[in-house]
Amino acid sequence: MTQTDDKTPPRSLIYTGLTIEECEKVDSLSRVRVIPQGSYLFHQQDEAHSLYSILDGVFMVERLSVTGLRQVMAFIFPGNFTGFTYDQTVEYGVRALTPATVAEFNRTEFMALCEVIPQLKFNMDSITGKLMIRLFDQLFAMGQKKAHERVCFFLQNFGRWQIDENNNIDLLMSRQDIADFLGLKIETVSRAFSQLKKDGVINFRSSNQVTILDPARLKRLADGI
Amino acid sequence: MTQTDDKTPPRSLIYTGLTIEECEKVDSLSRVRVIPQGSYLFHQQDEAHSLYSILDGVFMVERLSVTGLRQVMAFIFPGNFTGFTYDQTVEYGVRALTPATVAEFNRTEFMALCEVIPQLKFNMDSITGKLMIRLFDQLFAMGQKKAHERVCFFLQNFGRWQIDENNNIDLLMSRQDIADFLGLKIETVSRAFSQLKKDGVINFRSSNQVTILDPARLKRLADGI
DNA sequence: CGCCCTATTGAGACTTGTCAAGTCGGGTGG
DNA sequence: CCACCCGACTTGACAAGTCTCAATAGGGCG
Repeated sequence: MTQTDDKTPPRSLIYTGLTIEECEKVDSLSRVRVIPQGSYLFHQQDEAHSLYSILDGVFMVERLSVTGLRQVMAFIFPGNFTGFTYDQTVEYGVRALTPATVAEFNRTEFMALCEVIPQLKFNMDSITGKLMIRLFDQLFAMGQKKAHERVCFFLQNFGRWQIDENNNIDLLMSRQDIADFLGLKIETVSRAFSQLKKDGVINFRSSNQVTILDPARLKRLADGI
Repeated sequence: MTQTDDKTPPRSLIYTGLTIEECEKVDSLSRVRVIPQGSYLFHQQDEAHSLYSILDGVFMVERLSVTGLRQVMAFIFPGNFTGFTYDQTVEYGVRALTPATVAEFNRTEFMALCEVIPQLKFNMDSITGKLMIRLFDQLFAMGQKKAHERVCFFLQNFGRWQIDENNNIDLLMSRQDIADFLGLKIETVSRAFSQLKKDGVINFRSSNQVTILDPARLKRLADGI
């Protein structure tokens, strides 16, 4: 069972270990917002006034350079939290890959509540920590792995959230998004997919629906073995 | 003026904004340790029982895979802090590039003190945040930049701490370390250095001492412009 | 059905990696 | 003090991987 299999949105990770009263305190600070598919929750360089808990939908974290290049930093899912920053402005943009809903918190208010409820602070740290490990893994993949291994790494990671009982994955993003996530060109991603299909590791039901035929082999490839 | 220019080791970032009494409380928890050049402060997979404030010396953060590949995640300097983790074991190793001294804290005690001194917690978050931004930049570099641009990116970043008034940088690490940091092969790094020298951007006083001849050009290259 | 957008495929260029030889410099021992 | 040795770095030639550019295929929608 993955989180996205549940009909009800998963309870955000920030609520872990909180009492009912504490959860209500947190809730009372939040305002639910609906985000249309394809639009931004916030842009890179926006004022950092809010934090967001993802209730439903999938988002993509991206970073742009002055030269117009884009690096996709992560894909994030319901239950996760975003908007962290250590500056006046956020260093990345977050965009909805699906229609989505989020709970929006005023940054200052939320921080203040963290002082009152240490467990809430702890949960935030834990989320940050997981994000960090993710970044480590991605950095490793980009530095050390070949194109087809990176593509497997992507499928492995994205699949962890998106996969159903038949090993089908809905790719919610474009090939360009995947390429920018992996530091590859769109054609290279496409070729890697084709090769993996030819090798019987995956199959396509449609251009955006992959079936993992050989999960063990996929994992080995993702790990560079 | 960079931190490493000072004769006295820079006061650790964790002390920012603390009262004298609070600083003393923090100090009372710490135990100074001397780390010989080349040895590890801790290894990947070690039990995460300590946190470290770097008093003197330069360290390298590395992550190994089961296949024996290595990704260098960062180079860290006096005033910085390491040992963060969100698990029972640390996900990375930290190795001294120079003879070094650190202040070691018991993780549990330090965390407890963070509860008592909110500013201390805030400082920790701020350090984590800066680390995160660094990781973002590095991820971007590895995903989007060419070999010679990455080498410039490295010089730009490492130089920020290491450079003296004559634009000389002491490379404290081997070419292999640089290569593993940038996701390149040692020969590629070497060729990039040679080309940058031929182009008059840098010069070598010795194999480990670079002079930045054209900082503006170096920056442009590092930014991929 | 035709259009448009995205994805795939192919051919060739370019970048980076691989392997091997050569150079440099520091340290050791004669 | 010099010769040698060793490791680290550099350079060269070639192979492999990835990118670029261009053409083709496929799916969704009017």
